[in-house]
Amino acid sequence: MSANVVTRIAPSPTGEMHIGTVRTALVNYIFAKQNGGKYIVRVEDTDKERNKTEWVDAIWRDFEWCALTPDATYVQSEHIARHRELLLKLVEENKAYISKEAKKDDASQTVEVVRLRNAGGIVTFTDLVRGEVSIDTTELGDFVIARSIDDPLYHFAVVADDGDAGVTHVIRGDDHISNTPRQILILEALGFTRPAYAHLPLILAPDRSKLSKRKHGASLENYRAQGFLPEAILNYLALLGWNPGTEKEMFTVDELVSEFSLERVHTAGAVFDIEKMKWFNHEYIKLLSMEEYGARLTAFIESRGESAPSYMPEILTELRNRARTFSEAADFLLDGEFSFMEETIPTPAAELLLKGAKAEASAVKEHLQTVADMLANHEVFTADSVKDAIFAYATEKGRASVLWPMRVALSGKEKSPDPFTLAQLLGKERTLSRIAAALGVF
RNA sequence: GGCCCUAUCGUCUAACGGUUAGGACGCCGGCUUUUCAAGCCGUUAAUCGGGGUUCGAUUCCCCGUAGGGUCACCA
Repeated sequence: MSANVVTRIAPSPTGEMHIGTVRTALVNYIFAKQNGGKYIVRVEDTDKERNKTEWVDAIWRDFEWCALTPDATYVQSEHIARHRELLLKLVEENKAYISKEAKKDDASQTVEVVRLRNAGGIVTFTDLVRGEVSIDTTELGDFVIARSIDDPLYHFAVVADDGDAGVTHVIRGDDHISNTPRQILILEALGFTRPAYAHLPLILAPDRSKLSKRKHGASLENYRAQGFLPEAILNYLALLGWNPGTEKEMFTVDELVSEFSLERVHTAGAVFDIEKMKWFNHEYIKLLSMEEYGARLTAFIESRGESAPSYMPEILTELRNRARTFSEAADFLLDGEFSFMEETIPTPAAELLLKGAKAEASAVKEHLQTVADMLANHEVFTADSVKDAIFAYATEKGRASVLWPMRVALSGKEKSPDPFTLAQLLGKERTLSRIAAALGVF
């Protein structure tokens, strides 16, 4: 493959970034890197009505967040003079013409739109993922390419900018496949070299319709807010419509650069499954060091305008095991799942202490007393050492009848980590005082 | 509706025309420190239908069916 490959992703700044845009960007990025080429981010802001500068900023921020760093960036509206020049050239060459007609949404006004002369006929192009595609352009007629000589429409701007930027590979979503012939028509009129095309299968909602930001919350921002790691998102996205042909599923972007191939990309759409993305996220979270995990979780919680409880560092391992996303972790923390870490807890009711113990109150009381006695002489409070101290006794008396009340006494809760972990987390003093308090309810 | 595209477990997917149709997520079940989670182990589960071609079709062809995309003075 030639070394002058140029790819691009061209989002429009009309709202949060669609997850499908991220996938397309990823593939463009990978393809450029594979060929030692250049990957461009171009903001398509020709629709003055819908664009907002805040969304332009969001585009830069989003790509930075997921480390899809462009080799070049620009904003399409900066090219307006060039677009005008090219439009004029087409008109001069009689390949396009200015047409005075009634405004489409307001028949009382007339406008001068620019239409491309289209002879019609079949346009055939080779798609890197689906092979040869032929589409009849006859019924397109002389389609509009600009609202006015100063106001180009999407199709024209795309072709002009791709041509000027030397884009060699147009990799985009399947929904553009029927746009391709008309862009080829414009491109030929302009005399640009035709790029290679690759149309990626769409990402679908569970009902197999096009995944939508509004209906399905399918924006990158939304997944970030749910506490997904960019590595996990990218890895999951790469596997939608592509697989390596092996059973490998975990891929860094660098690994994708060496293993991804457009030839293995599917033609059928793929349903987006957030459960599987959560699984990926958990895998990536488990790869983080505890320091890194703690730092990122703290940042996440603060980004929500809340603050992490002081005991968070002590329960990081538990949190990391339990929560697949930062959002889940934050919920555990903030909803009191780990409230047993507070300095004091309400003494659990006798009913709860007995609930899972499958034993009489008198027996439970005796077991708690014995555990307290054993632990009173125990110095090293790690989960393992506490287990060693108690386990033989628990096994002898019935684990449920010893371990359940112990766990409830320490946590005050029906659900919690196991009693040995609790003892370690709480330390000797609090462990003993909580057992003593529980003993008091009988 | 026209044009285009697609069709393997619920989902993502594997399978030179010959496999007990494989894996992953989820579900369900079991195990562990008889709670919850995590972890480990295991089970369930699929070639849309009908015709061809072939000794043999998930795989090739045709027709249905179903789904999707697109038909802007949006991008």
